[in-house]
Amino acid sequence: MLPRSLLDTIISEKMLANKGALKQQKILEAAITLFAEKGYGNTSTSEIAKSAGVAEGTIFRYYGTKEKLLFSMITPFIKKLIPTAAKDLLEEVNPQSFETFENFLRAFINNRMKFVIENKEIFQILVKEFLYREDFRQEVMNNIHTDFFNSFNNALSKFKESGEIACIPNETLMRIIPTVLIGYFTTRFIVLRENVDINNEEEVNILIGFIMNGIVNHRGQAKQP
Amino acid sequence: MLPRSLLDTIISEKMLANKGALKQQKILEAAITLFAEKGYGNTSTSEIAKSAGVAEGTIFRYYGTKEKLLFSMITPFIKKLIPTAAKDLLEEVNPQSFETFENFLRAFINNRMKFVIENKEIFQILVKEFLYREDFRQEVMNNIHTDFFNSFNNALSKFKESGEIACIPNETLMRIIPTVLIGYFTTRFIVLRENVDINNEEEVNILIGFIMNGIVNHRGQAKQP
Amino acid sequence: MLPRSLLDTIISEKMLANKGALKQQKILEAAITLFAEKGYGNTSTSEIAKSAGVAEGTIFRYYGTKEKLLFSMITPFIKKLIPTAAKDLLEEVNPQSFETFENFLRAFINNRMKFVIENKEIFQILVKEFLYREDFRQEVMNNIHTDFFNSFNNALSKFKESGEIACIPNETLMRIIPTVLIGYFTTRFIVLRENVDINNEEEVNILIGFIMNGIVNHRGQAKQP
Amino acid sequence: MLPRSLLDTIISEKMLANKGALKQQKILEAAITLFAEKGYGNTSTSEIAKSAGVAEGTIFRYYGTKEKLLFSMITPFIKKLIPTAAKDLLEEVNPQSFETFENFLRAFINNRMKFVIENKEIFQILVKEFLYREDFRQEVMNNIHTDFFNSFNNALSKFKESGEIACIPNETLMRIIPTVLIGYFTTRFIVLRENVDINNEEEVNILIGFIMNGIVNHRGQAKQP
DNA sequence: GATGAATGAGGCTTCATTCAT
DNA sequence: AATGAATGAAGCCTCATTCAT
Repeated sequence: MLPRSLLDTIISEKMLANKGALKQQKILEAAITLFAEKGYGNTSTSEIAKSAGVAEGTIFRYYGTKEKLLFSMITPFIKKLIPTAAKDLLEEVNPQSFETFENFLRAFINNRMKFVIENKEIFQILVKEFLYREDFRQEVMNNIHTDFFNSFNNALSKFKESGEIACIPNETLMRIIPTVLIGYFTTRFIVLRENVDINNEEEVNILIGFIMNGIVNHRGQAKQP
Repeated sequence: MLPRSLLDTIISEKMLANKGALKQQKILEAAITLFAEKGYGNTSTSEIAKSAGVAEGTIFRYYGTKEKLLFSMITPFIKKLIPTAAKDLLEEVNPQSFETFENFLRAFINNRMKFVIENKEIFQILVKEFLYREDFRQEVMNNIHTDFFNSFNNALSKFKESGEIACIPNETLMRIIPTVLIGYFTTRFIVLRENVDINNEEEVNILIGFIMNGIVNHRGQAKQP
Repeated sequence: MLPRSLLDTIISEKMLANKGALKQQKILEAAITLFAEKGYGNTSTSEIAKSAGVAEGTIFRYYGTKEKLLFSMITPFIKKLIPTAAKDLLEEVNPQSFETFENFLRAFINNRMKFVIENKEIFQILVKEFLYREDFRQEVMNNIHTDFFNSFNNALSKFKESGEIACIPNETLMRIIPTVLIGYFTTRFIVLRENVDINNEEEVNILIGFIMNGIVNHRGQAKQP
Repeated sequence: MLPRSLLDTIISEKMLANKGALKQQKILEAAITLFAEKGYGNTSTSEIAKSAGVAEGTIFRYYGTKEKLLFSMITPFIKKLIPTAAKDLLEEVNPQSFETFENFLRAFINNRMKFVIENKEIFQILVKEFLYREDFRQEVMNNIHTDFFNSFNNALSKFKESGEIACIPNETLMRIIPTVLIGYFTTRFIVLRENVDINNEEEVNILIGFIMNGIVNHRGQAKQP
């Protein structure tokens, strides 16, 4: 089955009966595109309306406020991005089912990267606004401190015991690993604006190699001249 | 000599022996605080004026434009942050004078972190606007592609030959290391808004350890039960 | 067909079957009156809004810019004033169809004076801004250098050959005659602010007599005592 | 003796004692140049101050108001332009001393044109502001209705009796002749911005020829083919 | 007398939001 | 349900004028 964009989910959740909710979807699509391209603050509701092919008033009929329109795409995204991750950790990417942390990490990154690529525009919006909005940060934090945290924590402990991971406090790892991942995604998708195809395997391997081994040469000595 | 905040420099450069230009400093301070807190786009000039205790017109007397006010803090910051870094690489933190890349990296990070901590708010502003402004990205890029790039490049090559660093293409390293550093600074100072004192040694060591060795346990096997 | 003020035309062109765009007309009327009275630069958009009984924002909804509002009345006026004149020279006031230059001139003046009187206020605005705005001068020049110029030129040559007009270079005539006409219109409608009805026949005859014969007594000698 | 610009007069009248009044002159000169070039409304007092090499406050010390600065150049100009003309009519250009109206008119035009050329910039300012300012128009009117009017009136009557001038009501002549003259000066010096040297004789002759004889061929018939 | 820093009223413009249709 | 005309608060900026030095 084809990967279904979060967009469909956002819409369909709100309107099972789905009467004339086509406009609502058009608005959301237009808003996502414009917010991602120009930023929330630099996009006017009239632009959104024009781009969506609806009247400006219609936006407010459905979303009440420009800000609520923003939240209507960000909140589901955050919920899917993180707690789904927690779920995935237990279902799709269950660390128990991996023999090495590296494999687990690879599965996890691939899983999440797929989601981010599928919803690249919303990810852009989130990152841009994240720095400005305490409420976004709260939303993210609220969604983290649950199963996800514990799952990840457990995985770390397990692989530390197995000797694969160095004796670095979980707390530190939990800060460094996400930082690297988010920094990586942000650099690629937002700063460098790369056109991402799915042919990332190489890139992901480098990233994972770095997280696992750093940059030190663990194999031997200097090159022989 | 005591570390002097960039703020003093920005101001004092403009007004050697300038009698009453106290207001200019008040404006700059207020603007930095507000921009860092709420973002450039969400801060009005009337707010800045009120917060600085001056008339709104006074802002424009000194800075001409709200945008020039922004640049008056960002441009010196970028110039100090990066090309000084290039200079530092050759003078203060010359890689030739370090026996290991790790030591060089430690010196470099400590040097830059000090500067960022001293100008934490301007760093916040830069990061926030960076995602929105092509001109900022250009400004940063323009200040990078000189000695700094080559210096860093040479350092990497040297330590790869010495066998300390793994055979990862310089290009990749040049992307991953800054990403990790910037991600780290950003997470600490902006997302987590830590109240940083300079007593970071521990934190820096962990960060460097991670960059060098990743998270893998290179010493031995699993903990003995 | 009744003479229709340019105002109606400007408006109606923009809104055939336009339900409620009454406000647009109100704005235009208010702006014309105020610009004519106080000049473009001394009239604020808030004044216009108040005078038109609309919110200030409504002006910008329709005209985008204060300057576009000005052009929305001036440009059609210039186009109607001059190239229509060129057309009139060939159609309504075709010099070929007049036996004397005097008759042609009379027809021409009557035709143009009617138009100016009907749009007295816009004429005032144009004259006032003409001295300040290179773009207005260009606009006028651009509309002149076509058929009109040639038509007028041909008429002059023809009547010079017929012996009616003195051997004054066309170039000189083309400068003096418009100068006199514009000076005359300006003096009457702007400096003296006469309340002009259309009953000008006498005045026009004097003006034409002056242009044709100057002030010299060509008939005979001094009055006999 | 060289013709003395009105500027000197304006200044010297105000400060016979002339202490430090150099600045006042500098201000006036700068203001005249700038007002003529860009218009009163588009010239800021700070520009004037900079161009005059004085502090902005100094302008207000001497002239109290930007508007008073404007009047300080316009009022003397009007007084010199018109009532002096009345005086000149009786002294320098006394119509009694001319045998023909044409000669009188030539002397009058040359006399006034010299004055206007000498004070071209103030003339520009006057014309531009004239259309905007009821007070300017009043000032002009107030200075006309005295000796000047009567002098000119008498001259016209005299030459009408002598048979040189046609039987056109004085009132009409008094309107048409100034209109032509002002229109002519304005067109040359402001609209066309000609660089006027004193070699105008030809031009003045054409103008006078036109005023006297119009454009009709009074000598003979059509050109013989 | 002279300065120029400081002011604040007022100008143009944008845009989220409302509401009659 | 949908529209889009209308609003008016708020933003950035200019500039004549004041006043302490």
